[in-house]
Amino acid sequence: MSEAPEVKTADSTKAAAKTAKPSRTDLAYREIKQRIMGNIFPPGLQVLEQDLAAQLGMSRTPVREALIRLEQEGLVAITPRRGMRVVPIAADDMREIYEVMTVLETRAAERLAERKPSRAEIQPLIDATEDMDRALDDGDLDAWAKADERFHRQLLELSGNRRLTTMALGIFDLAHRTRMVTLRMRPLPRKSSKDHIAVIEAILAGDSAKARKLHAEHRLEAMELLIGILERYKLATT
Amino acid sequence: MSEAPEVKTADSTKAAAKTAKPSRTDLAYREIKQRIMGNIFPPGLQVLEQDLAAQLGMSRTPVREALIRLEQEGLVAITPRRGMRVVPIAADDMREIYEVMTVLETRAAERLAERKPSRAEIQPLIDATEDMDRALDDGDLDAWAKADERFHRQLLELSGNRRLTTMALGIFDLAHRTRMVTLRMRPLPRKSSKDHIAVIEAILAGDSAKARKLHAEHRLEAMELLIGILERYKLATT
DNA sequence: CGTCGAATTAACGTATACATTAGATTTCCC
DNA sequence: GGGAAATCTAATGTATACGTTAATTCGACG
Repeated sequence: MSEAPEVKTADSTKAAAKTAKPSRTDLAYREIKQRIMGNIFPPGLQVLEQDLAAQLGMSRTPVREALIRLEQEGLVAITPRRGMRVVPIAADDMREIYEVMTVLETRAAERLAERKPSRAEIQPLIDATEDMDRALDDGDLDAWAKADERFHRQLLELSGNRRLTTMALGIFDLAHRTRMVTLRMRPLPRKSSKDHIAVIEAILAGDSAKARKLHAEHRLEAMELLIGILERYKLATT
Repeated sequence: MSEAPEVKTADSTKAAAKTAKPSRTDLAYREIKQRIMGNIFPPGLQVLEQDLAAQLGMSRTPVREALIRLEQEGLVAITPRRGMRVVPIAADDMREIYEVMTVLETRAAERLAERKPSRAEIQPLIDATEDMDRALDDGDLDAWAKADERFHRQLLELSGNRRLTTMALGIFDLAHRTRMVTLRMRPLPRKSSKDHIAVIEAILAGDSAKARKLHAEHRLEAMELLIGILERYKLATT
């Protein structure tokens, strides 16, 4: 039930404009996305544009524009007469999503290894991994999830290919809810940090083939675990 | 100069709704995209929302909504006071784009091989490849480009992962203009169809590792050729 | 009692209106 | 004549208005 309290969205677009006053469209985008990812708007929920506008204290226009963005990211579907609908993700969809995520992230790891980065450069990866262990020791699953996410996001950002990073982060967000929901239905993720360490070592060694292989396996395992839970508990719509 | 006369866009979204009357937003989206891909709106061109609306015979509202979609696809940038701008793509950007395209398409080939499809199933790939040869014999480069595109699109669609297909097609569109522009600046693409045949054979044999390797190499070569041209002719903005 | 159809309602798609504000222009001063 | 400030213009961002049309309700009929 309980989910990580704060949700960081990938925020691929200019919605993350620095200090310039954000437009209402941006505000709507961020707010709605946060509600979806934080499960305040659970999968399957339908909300009318007008209600949304009223809730956000603005007119329908910026709400619509935000919804178009969210629709393209795959988080909502706009259905003619019943407003936006938070898209439920079935096991099959999730498999597709994980597959794309895996292929992109794996390429990021490979690419990073090819670059033979300095230890300092990949320190964020090390930190995140250590935080994962610490969180597990503390029995704080939410903190673990956050640290794990941080590792994967950092890996992407270090890849050096912006387009790849943006796309992968977008997909990553789609899997967020499902990861959170299944977090407490799975055995303790002891192995994850070991996997991360192995990937980090391969990267440091500049062994791109190994980094690729290890990361692909890591993601594949995560996927199978997650899909297994979805199917077992028939969490058809997440 | 001359470009393939008809431009098929990936049309990832519901813009391609069957027979239902398309909304003005959809019409605007398609029309603008087509103009960009057909180079009627060349890279760097800026057009005001109002002008666009006037040109398309509709109000600004649907135009804006279409532009939001196009912005997210990476085809245009919306700049505060000067309307939409057709994004020019520098060599570095193109490298990133090709890399993502490669990784996604390669996974598609691998995936298809894993499925060990029947010959009938992959007949479209064979047909497209044969058309490429025929076009080359006829000296019809535009026809060649079309057949080549067909091969790559078909490959994605046969992959069986919709999400992957959609994303890859979206990226594919970004590279369209550049491919067309460089089409006549490069040596005759004799090797392409041979590469395709090799990939097809690996797929038929169910040798996914080989299919992956071959396809990755094929795309990598194409990228290097294309990037080379971009840099040599300083086609900074395409 | 159930089914089909007309009237009603309401949500959207689109157009229009309007305030805001970035750029451009002009004017004024040195 | 040159530069800076004030003014003006115009394009956007957002709100509002409105016609269309799908869903729903109600009623007539079988």
